[in-house]
Amino acid sequence: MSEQNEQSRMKIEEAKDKVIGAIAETMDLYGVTPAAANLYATMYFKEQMTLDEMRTELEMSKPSMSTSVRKLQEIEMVKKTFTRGSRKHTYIAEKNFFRSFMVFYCQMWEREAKTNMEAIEEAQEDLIEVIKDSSSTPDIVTEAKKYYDQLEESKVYYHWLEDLVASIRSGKIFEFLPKDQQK
Amino acid sequence: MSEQNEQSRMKIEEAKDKVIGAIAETMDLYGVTPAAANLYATMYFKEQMTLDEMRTELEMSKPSMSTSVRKLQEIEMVKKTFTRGSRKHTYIAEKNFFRSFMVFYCQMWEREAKTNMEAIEEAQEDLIEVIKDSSSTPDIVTEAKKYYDQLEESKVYYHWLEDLVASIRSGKIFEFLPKDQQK
DNA sequence: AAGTTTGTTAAAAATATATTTAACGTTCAA
DNA sequence: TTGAACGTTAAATATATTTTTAACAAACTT
Repeated sequence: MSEQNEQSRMKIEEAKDKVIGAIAETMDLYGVTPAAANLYATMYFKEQMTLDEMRTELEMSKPSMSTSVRKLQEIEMVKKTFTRGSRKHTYIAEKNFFRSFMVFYCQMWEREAKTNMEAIEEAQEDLIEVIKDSSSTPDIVTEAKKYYDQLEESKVYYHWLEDLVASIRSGKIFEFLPKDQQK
Repeated sequence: MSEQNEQSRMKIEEAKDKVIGAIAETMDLYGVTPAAANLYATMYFKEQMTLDEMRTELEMSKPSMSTSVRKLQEIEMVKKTFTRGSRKHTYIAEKNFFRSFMVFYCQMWEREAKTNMEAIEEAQEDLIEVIKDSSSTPDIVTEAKKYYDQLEESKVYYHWLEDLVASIRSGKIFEFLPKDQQK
C-alpha cells in the first residue's frame, strides 16, 4: 500500500518534470540561462522557495541560484516575499503567464523602439545636412533622400510597436483578443 | 569641391552606420549571432549582395557569411534572388519590418505553444491516472488535482498565444492596431 | 563581542558558441 | 578534361558565457 503511494508520488513528479522540461526549454530560447530557466520552471510548481531549497532541488551552487533569481526578478518572473520568522529570503514565481508575457515583451519592444528611433533621428539629421548642402552633387542628394525616406518609412513600424506595447500594458488588447475564447 | 563631396559621402556612411549599429544591437538580443545581425543591418541599406560583397563589406570570412545568410534565410529576413549573368548567388534583405516581426514571433510563439501544450497534455494524463487510482491517499489525490488545475488554467494562455499568432498571420490585428496611426 | 547564518562578489574553471582556416565538392568555362 | 570560381562542410581556434569555488560582508544569536 505504501508502495502504491510511492508510485503515485513518482507519477506526479514525472508529470511535473515533463512540464518543467518544456518550460525550461522555451525559456532557454528567450535568452535566459539554463540555470534560471530550470529554476523558474521548478518554482512554477512551488508555493515559495528559499535559496537553499533551490540549491538542494536543482543540485547547483548557491551563487548560481542567487544570480539566477536576480535575473528572474529583473524580468519580473519571480518576486521576493516576506516570511516572518525566517532570516532566509523567500521567493515566489509569477504563475500568470499573461503577466510574464507582458513584462518580458513590453520591456523588449519598448527598448527596441527607443534605441532604433533614436538612431534613426540622428541619422536623419545627418542626411538632411547632406541634402541641404549646396555643394553636394545631385546623385549624392538623391542617395541621401533615398535613405531618408527608407528610415521615415520604418518609423511606422516602431510606432506600431509602441502602440502594441501600450495596448498590452493597458489590457485593451484583450478586448480584441479575449483571454478565454471558447475552443 | 570633390573634397566637399567626400565629406557628404562620409556623412551618409555615418548616418547609415548609426542605424546599422542600432539594428544589429537589437537583433543580438533576439538570439541572432553578431555576424548575422551586422550582416542583416548592412543589407538593409543595399539593393542586393553576394557572399563576396558581404565578406568585403564586413571584413569577415566567407563561411561566416555563408552560415549567417542561411540563418537569416531561416527566419525569412533574407531571400535569395536570381541574377542573370552572374554565377554568384545574390541575396536581398527583407525591408518590411512588419513581415519580419510576423515571421519571427509567430514561428517562436507557435513552437512554444505546441511544445508546452504537448507536455501539458501528457502530464495531465499522468495526473488523471493518479487521481483515478483507488490506492492513492486523499492528500496525494488533492495534490494531483491541484497541479491538474494549474496546468488546465495555463492552457488559456497558450490558446491566447495561438489566437495572437493567427491574428497576426491573417493581418486582422491591423484592424485593431492600424499600422499608420497619425501621431 | 565571538561565532553563525545568509547572501553576494570576485576569480577561476568549465562549457558553449562563434568565427576562421583549410579541405572538399560542384559547376561552369575554356 | 583541366582549371578556376563559388559555396559549403569539418576541424581548429578564438571568444564569450555560464557555473563553481573561494573569499567576503552584513546581520543576527547567544
